[in-house]
Amino acid sequence: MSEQFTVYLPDGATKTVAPGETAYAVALQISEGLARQAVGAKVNGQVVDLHRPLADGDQLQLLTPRDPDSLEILRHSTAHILASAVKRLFPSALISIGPVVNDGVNGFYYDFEMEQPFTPDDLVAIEAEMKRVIAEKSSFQREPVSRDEARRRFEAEGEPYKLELLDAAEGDITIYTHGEFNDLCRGPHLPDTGRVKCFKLLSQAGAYWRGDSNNTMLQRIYGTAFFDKKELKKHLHRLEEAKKRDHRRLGRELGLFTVSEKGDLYHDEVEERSYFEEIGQGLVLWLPRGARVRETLESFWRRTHRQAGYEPVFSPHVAHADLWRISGHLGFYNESMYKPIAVDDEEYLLKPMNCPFHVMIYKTKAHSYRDLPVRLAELGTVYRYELAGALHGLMRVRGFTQDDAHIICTEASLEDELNKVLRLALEYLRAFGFEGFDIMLSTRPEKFVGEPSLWDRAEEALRGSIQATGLDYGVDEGGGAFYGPKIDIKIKDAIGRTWQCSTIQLDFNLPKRFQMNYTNSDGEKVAPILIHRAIMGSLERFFGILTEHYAGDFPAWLAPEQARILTISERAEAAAVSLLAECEAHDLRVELDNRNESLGKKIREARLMRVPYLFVIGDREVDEGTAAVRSRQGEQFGSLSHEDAVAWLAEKSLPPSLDL
RNA sequence: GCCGCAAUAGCUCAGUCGGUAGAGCGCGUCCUUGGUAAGGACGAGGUCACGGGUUCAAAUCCCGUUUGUGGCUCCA
Repeated sequence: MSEQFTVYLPDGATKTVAPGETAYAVALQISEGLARQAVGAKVNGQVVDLHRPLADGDQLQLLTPRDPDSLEILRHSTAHILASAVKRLFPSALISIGPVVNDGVNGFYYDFEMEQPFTPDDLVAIEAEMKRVIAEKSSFQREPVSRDEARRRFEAEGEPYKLELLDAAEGDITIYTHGEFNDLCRGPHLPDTGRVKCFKLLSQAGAYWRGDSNNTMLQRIYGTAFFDKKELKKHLHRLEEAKKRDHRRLGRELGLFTVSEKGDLYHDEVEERSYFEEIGQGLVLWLPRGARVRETLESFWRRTHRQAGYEPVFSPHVAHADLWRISGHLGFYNESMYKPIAVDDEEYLLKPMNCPFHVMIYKTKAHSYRDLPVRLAELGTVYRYELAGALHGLMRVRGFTQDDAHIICTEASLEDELNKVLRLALEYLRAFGFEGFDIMLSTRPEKFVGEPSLWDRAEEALRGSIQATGLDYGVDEGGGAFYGPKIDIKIKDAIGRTWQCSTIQLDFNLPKRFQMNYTNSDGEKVAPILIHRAIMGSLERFFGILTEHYAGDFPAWLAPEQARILTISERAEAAAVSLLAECEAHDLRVELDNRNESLGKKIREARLMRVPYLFVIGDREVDEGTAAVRSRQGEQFGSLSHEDAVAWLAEKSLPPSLDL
């Protein structure tokens, strides 16, 4: 009674296997090479081990290193190998959890409870031990067990974290074993440890058990793994590249900004304390060259927003505590606000957001449905008490400027407004060369304010506006804020990292709290809909992202210095000075290097400062009344008369125009 | 805020076993007047983050503080 199973391959082919046979057997049937290569299988859409028995009628896809799912299997298995190596070298280490991560790191980590944190030397030793585990080629054994059995085993091994995970685990319990190492794990894994060819441990850091700061601090090791040595190399190179692009480094080298520079001043013996010459954590100083970029960004922003029908406004940095009481910030945002400032007998607070001010601007007069929508825009500097450990260059600061705007509209015009906002946001971002977008729609959470029917209509309007762009999007069900649904846009930079910048949020709460209204066509006063939106998010952060995106090579329209005039000898000075004056008269950001240095040195320095264009003037050019034009990359544009050079640079420096 | 790591000249960094500091770049002066990524010489510049302790002696060892940094957390 040897009955046979039929399984279906992705190309529609069928294979016949005996009961109990595995995906591996099917791979062998197809070719030995495939069997050698296969790392796992997808059965009826679910990723499983290569050695999982098949059932009749299964849809089978063999996973080779080329499949994206394979990488996850590889990395997860490498995490297990890491854990087993750590247990060998540090028997007292307690294992906890070791998942694959795709966010930024592109690898995996494993958390351990350790008596001592790992040192860099430990990482080297662990890597060496991992190589031994790999050389052993132990097979990964999957073992379905009962909860009691699993409990008994991890109790015997003295692994409290595993017991805790067991309690939290849903569904069937499986244990994966390779060599002497057992781990509670859903799998799947590689056939054996020998399949891991190239991996690297990257870093070590503390991390709380289950991400809760009330729990024990565990020691986390990050690593990554690839099937192909070249891929690993490329990845490490990318990490290096990212380091080279680090905006903190470029910010210093290019003289763009500085964050909370500290200098020691003196120690006061009487007061018994030291005074530090510093601004304060997370506060940014824009240096002249960075400020020029910011100015350009700001005027670009103003121009596009006027064009898009926004009214620029300004609001103060502080406001009476009552305003924040009415807005509700004192209740739900208190932890992120700077402590109050005493003014007479009253309390004032530094603004963490601009919304209450824009609401107050709206409320300075009565509105009719005829004059909606009102679009108020402001580059508003806000202050938020971010945790000290979270601060990072310009990416996470405590004082930053939002490109904030609030649109107050009727429900009838909501969809139209959302379409416009989204279109503006995408056009604006594309102007900087951002092409990839991750769009996420977040819907009603469990705790919310407002009418469910309004939420539904609003979510539909948001969805409709995304669909109008033709771009893909994800939905974070229940991920909206309590006051309204939202759209977030993440941009992909030049090396593929994603950054969340733009957000479009509906607010059903503030209009109610501030009793905002307008008169509708029936003469009734009704509440408008409030849309919060930001495109760059924070100017500081956006500037940091741009710096890394361009790797410091700002396009000419943004560059702090669009061209530099280089003299070859003193004889060129007069001509250079006159060209400089002509450039400045045309509002071009141009500087003159007439130092007593060689041309080679001047070019080198101009390139290091990433000046897009160089105008070289020597005897020849003086005679001709020209300048020799080249780019920072070395492209030659020939000799242009001063007039032509200015016009040429002006054209190269034109800001992008948006199709709104 | 929590855990690890770090702090030496404006910048990047060296400094062995504890014996009061070095390099390159930058900066200043002078020479050189040059042709597309570094011309040469000389010089100035540091309470080794801050405070305390151990020691005959501390940049170095210990403790605390500050700041930075890698994570965690948070991110209306």
